[in-house]
Amino acid sequence: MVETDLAPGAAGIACHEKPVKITTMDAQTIKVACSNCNLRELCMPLGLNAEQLDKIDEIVAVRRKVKRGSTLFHNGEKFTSLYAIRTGFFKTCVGTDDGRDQVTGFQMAGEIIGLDGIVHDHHTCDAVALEDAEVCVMPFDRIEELSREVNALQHHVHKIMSREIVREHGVMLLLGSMRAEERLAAFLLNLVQRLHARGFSQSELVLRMTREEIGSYLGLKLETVSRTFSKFADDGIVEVKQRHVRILDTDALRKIVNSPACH
Amino acid sequence: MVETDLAPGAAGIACHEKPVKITTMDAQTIKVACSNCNLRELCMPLGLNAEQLDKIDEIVAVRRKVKRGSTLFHNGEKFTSLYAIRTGFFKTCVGTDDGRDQVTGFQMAGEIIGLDGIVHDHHTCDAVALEDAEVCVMPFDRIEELSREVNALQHHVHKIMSREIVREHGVMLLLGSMRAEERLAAFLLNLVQRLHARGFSQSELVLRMTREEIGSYLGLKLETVSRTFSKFADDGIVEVKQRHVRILDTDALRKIVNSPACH
DNA sequence: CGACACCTTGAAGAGGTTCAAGAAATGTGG
DNA sequence: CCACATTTCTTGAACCTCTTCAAGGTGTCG
Repeated sequence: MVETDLAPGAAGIACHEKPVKITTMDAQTIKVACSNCNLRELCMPLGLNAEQLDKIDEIVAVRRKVKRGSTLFHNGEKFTSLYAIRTGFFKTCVGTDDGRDQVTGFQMAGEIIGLDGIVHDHHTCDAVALEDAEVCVMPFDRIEELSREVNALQHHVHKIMSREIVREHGVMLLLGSMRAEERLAAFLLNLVQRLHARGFSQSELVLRMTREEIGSYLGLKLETVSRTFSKFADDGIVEVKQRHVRILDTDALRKIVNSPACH
Repeated sequence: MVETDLAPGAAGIACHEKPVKITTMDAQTIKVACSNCNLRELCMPLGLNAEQLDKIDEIVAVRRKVKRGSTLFHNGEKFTSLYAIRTGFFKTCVGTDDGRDQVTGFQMAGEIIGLDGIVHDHHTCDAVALEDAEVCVMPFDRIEELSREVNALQHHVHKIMSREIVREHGVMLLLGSMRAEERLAAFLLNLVQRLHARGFSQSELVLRMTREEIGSYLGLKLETVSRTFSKFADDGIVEVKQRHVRILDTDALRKIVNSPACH
């Protein structure tokens, strides 16, 4: 609902396997090679020949580890690269002058972050790791260079950006017209759906973010998020134990999202 | 605040002058040529040489007129082209199964619509003309083809998409964390700012949309929009006569947007 | 000029927020 | 490994903003 399905070969661009340790480099950044990454199907265009794959291999400059709680990039920082998430979980958020901030998305393995930086050559949001993470660093000038040669890559980049635009349309719909229960139901359905596409359970998940972060994303206060979780639990729709959530009745969640605003 | 400044040469791609009438074609679609369009500075990459300009000239297949109230494209329709608005005013909106819909943006001359269609090769929203309009039709495969040859065009396309992503971040912030007065103030400031960049007044504007459409965009009911306009008028911040709005105190509007949630 | 769409305003009501307190989990340092 | 500090989560009660429902006014177009 909120975010589109993860079509195969759709989420990212390139993710690299076979790490090659280079002792003289910063321990945070490790040079890598890529073409047999286990996330490849998640994040590369399909149907490439060997030569094209080799070229795309060259996109990823390095991998970088990001500790839980620290930022991959932050508002105002010079834009140089897009990042493909290999492992871990991120949030992105924008802030106002007066201290408010708004979580604009949660990103997981195989997804791409950093697109916001292209327009002004500087990032306009923060990307914060919600758990220890590792990303593939893809210098954007390399991406542009290569996508002039490999048509499939060019189109893939366009699709990634378009997908993000469509995802945000969904969030606007959620924020603009749904009530608390609908928002949380849509949020949960979206999360399990994306996790399921990565081989995790359809019904069980561990939230990587706090109630406050969920609230920020959904335009609600953390107390409302907590209360809504409790209501879902009372209704037998989910089991909630802190950040562990088990969905008992997926259809009930779907009905909540699609209910024609009954009141 | 909500939408970024209109950097010169940033909004669109190509807009064509010198219409060439072709009598055998649909009256709605007119073949055109382009390079001296008066909107060029708004919507083309800068610093191109003559040869490159000629190439970009070839992007625009036709112009198309869209009558007030009719759609340029609609949800589910096959995606083929991006559209540069030459004249007129559009809204884009997404809908749910259960009949709700959400205005995701208002677009004016020099801006590009249709980016949502790239991911799934079909549009996922409606684009409706709020007044008689004319757009330049730019087949997307031509854009991809040419942007492989003209680096500036390639980067320009990326910037347009990134700009849209950043704009939507702003809307999410608005919907997720602002109260009614803040939302309307931000909306008005954004509109005049964009109109001003097109040579219109900084303080006077004619709303092309209804209260209900404003409300949908801002996540408010039309009554709330109306009441908030009245409150601004009472406070001497604006003069409102139906769709004619005169801003008397821009700073007051700015303060409302940036007020640290005082209550 | 009448029909229709759009806008304004009032009053009552609901959903979500705010404030507050306490419980549960997590992390830290001894 | 345990005790303590800190963060996170839950729940209650009062309050407030925005919505809902309703009526009447204004503008526009055939």
